[in-house]
Amino acid sequence: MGDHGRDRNSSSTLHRSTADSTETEPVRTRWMPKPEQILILESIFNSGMVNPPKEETVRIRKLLQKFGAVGDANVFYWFQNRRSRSRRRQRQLQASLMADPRAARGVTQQAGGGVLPHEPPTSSSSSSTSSNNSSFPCSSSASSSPSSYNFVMDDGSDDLFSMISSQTPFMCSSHVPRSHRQPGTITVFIDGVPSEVPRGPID
Amino acid sequence: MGDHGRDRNSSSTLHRSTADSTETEPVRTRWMPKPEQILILESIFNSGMVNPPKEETVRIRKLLQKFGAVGDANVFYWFQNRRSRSRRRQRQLQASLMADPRAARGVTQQAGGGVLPHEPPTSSSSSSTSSNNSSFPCSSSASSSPSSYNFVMDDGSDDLFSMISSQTPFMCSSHVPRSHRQPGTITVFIDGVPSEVPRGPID
DNA sequence: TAACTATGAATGAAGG
DNA sequence: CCTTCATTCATAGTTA
Repeated sequence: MGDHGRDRNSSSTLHRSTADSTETEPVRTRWMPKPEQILILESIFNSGMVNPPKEETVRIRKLLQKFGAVGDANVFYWFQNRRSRSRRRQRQLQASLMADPRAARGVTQQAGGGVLPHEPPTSSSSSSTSSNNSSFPCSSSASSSPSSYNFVMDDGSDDLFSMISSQTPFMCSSHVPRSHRQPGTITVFIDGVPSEVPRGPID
Repeated sequence: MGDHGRDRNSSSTLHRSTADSTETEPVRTRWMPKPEQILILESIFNSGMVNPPKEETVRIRKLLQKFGAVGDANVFYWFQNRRSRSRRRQRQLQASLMADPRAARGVTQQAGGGVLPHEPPTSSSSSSTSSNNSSFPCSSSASSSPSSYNFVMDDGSDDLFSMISSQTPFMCSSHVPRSHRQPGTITVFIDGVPSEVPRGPID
């Protein structure tokens, strides 16, 4: 990739360990989704759209872009990782419980993965055998159940967040960065829609 | 799919941590190509052979095998993924440029359109619709340059890492010095012995 | 300071 | 060829 973390005025959390002036390399800063972006992504994911098609990915990206630089690939990777990790956690948890119900904690995982703490309510609706096609009823001619994701936004439309609020009561605070789990979170309203954000810049 | 014999490669980089007591399972370790192998593969790919036929795949595999266990399927998959990714990157790159024409100054620009990894000069390959591939730009200068990379190793030897040590930052991008480029033949020097991978009469 | 965790990004392997 | 899953690498951020 090499360009998402475009540090223009994002400011949020862009502190290079060595803020040297000697820019010998591009220093690929990876995309750091902002709380609002994470909220949106989580909402979409928890809405059931765990594997958005390309079209939706672009739309989601455009939506997220209003809160910070982000690319299609970032969105794509986010969903990919989300799905993967959710499944893995589920599997690990099951394996742990099955292996030894007494010591269902502290699975001696080999290096690289680490132990998975807890499992967020992914609502594993795997069902089916094992080759679930995921991706829920892809839009298309859904004439009667717009309860899915119907965020209306255009290229320049500013009323985002029209989705999130019009559907789920905000999933279960899945896992937002620890920093944001503090009780001092502030809820800001964007276009009339509440969105939880951290206590602002750490001052 | 079953066109290529997917033989299960033995084990290349088996890193069994603590698995002695409970023999869990074979633990499918995926092939982890070594830098040298990647260099060879990249060289071949950049030489123009983006879709080697089975015969060549076998040859390449034998070549790579000098540096570690590898199967034909691995080579096959590698080329397939390589091609796919290259194409995707190219598409995204184009989309990005189209979406954000501002990207004419700094290399670190972009944020909207596409966001995908870097794309080495894949060049060539273009067109060919879908059946014809492996087309060489036979316009090679073909100047026998001094040894490009000399690997010091034998079938059972494990002391390698002599190549690339010259100056090439190897990997990260396709910076393979086009030296031994014979018209219609790819030559890779290993231990001073040139391994030619002629273009098989495919298509 | 180093070690660990969470997670973005990359890639091998398959499926279709 | 394209999409998707699984595993691995790399790194920002936190913790001891």
